[in-house]
Amino acid sequence: MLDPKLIREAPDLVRAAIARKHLKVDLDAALGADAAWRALLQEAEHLRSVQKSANAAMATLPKGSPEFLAKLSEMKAVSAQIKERDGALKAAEERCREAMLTLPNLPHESVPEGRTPEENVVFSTHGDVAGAGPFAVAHWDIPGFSRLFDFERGAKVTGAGFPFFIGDGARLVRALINFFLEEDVKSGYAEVSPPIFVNAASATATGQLPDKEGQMYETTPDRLYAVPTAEVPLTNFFRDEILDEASLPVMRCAYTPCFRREAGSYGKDVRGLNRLHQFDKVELLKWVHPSASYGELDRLRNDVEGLLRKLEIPYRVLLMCGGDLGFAQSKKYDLEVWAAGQKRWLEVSSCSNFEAFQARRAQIRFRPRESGKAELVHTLNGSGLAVPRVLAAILENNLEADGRVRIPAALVAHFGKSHLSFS
RNA sequence: GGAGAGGUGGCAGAGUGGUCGAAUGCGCCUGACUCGAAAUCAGGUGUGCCGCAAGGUACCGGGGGUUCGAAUCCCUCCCUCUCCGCCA
Repeated sequence: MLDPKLIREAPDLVRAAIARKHLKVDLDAALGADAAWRALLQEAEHLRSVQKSANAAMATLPKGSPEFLAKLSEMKAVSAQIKERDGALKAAEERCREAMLTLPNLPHESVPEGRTPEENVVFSTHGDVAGAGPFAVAHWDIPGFSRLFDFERGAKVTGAGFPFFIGDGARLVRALINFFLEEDVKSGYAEVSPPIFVNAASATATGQLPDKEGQMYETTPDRLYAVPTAEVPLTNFFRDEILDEASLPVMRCAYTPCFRREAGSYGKDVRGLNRLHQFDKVELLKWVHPSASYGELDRLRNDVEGLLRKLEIPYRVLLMCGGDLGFAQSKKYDLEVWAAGQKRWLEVSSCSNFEAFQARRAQIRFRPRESGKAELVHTLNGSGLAVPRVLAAILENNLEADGRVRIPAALVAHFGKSHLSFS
C-alpha cells in the first residue's frame, strides 16, 4: 500500500511513477474515494461530538428530570442519525481501502524503462556459459533420471508437479538446503524455521490475498494457506510490531517447502524440475532502516550471488524494467542460472526492495531515537536459493561422459561424495 | 476434544451503565537537592485518523448488538493460562 498522504498531496508524481510500471491504474478513482471518505468522516465526527457533549450534560442531570427527558428525546434523533452516517462512513472507508489496495508500489528512479521481460537489463553475467556442460542434455533426458526423480509416482500419490526425490536425488536436495542455510548464516542471517501454513491475515499482509488466492493451496476446514514462499510467515513475524531502531537491520533466513498451484502454467516451462507445485527454497529477509534499503539490496544480491559462485554455476543478474517489476516491488534483480542442456536461463532468485509498501500493509515499524515517532521500516527479500532449478543446472552442467554428475566442490562435504550416480 | 479462568496503557494491576483515555504502582522524561550519583521531593509521560489551524474523533482481544450513553450488559469469533483426555 502506498502512503495515502503522498497520493493526496502529489497525485501527479504518483501517476507518473505508476506509468513506468505500465499498469492500468485508476488513480482518480482512489482519489475520489479518499475525498468522499474524508468528507463523510468529518460529518460523522461532528455528529459524535454533539452527542458526546450532550451525554456529558445528561450525566449530571437528575435521571427523571424534565431537562433530562428533553435531552433524551433530542439525542434519540441524533443517535439514529449517527447510526445511519456510520453505515455510510464504513462503506466509504471500505471503498477507499479497496481503491488504495489497487495502487502498485512506485518504482525506484534507478529502475530502467521498459514494458516487457525482453527489456530487462542484463546487469552482469558470470561464469563460462559457452563452455558449460560439454555433455549436457536436458536433465529429464539424462538416462536414469526417473529413478532419482520420480514424477510418475508423485502424480499417482499426489498429482502432477509433486515428484518424489529418491536416493542421491533426495540427498542432493538435502545437501543444497544445508549448504544454503549454512552459507546464509555465515553472511549474517539468523536461521528460522517457520510455520508452513499461514492464516488469512498474514496472506493479506504480504499481498497474496485478496487477489492471488487461486495460486495458493488452502486447507479445509481451518482456512489456512500452504505458504508459497517463506517470505509470508517470515515477513509476518513482526506484523503489527514496533522494532527497536538499534536492532536494524534485522536479517533472517528460513528454509521451507513452497507450495504453488501455478494455475494456467503449461508447456516447456513446466518440464522436469523447472516448475513444481511443491519445491524447497531458502528465503532471505531483511527489515531495514529506510535510509539504508538500497545499500542493503545490493548486499542481499551479493550474498545470493556468492552462493552461485561457490557452486560454480554460470549465472546472470537481470535488473527488472518497470513493466516487469512486480506489483509490490520498488526495485528487483532476478538471478538466473544457465542450464546447459536446455540451453536456457532458469530463475533461481529474485532480490527485491519493497521499501515501505509491505511494511505499511503489515504495520511493521521502528521508533527513531531522534523523533520518537514510529516510522515504517523497509523490507527486502530474496531467495537464497530455490533448490530444484539449482539442482537442474547442476545436473545439466556437470554431467560427465560416464553419465554421472560431478558435485561442486563446495557441496561435497554436504553431499558426502564427489559424484551423483543415476544407476 | 472436554471443563474452568482470563484477555485493560511499556509492564503490573484497579475499574460492572454516565463527567473513563481510563485509578494506583513500577518504568521512562524534566526539574529541585548534590561536586556527581543514589535516595527523596515536584511536575510530566499511549497510539492512530481527520483538520491549514484551533480542535475534533477513534482505540480497554476482533466483530456484531442493546442503550440517549458501553471498558462495564448481550451475542459471536479469536487468543492465553490451569486441569483432564489424546498424541509425534
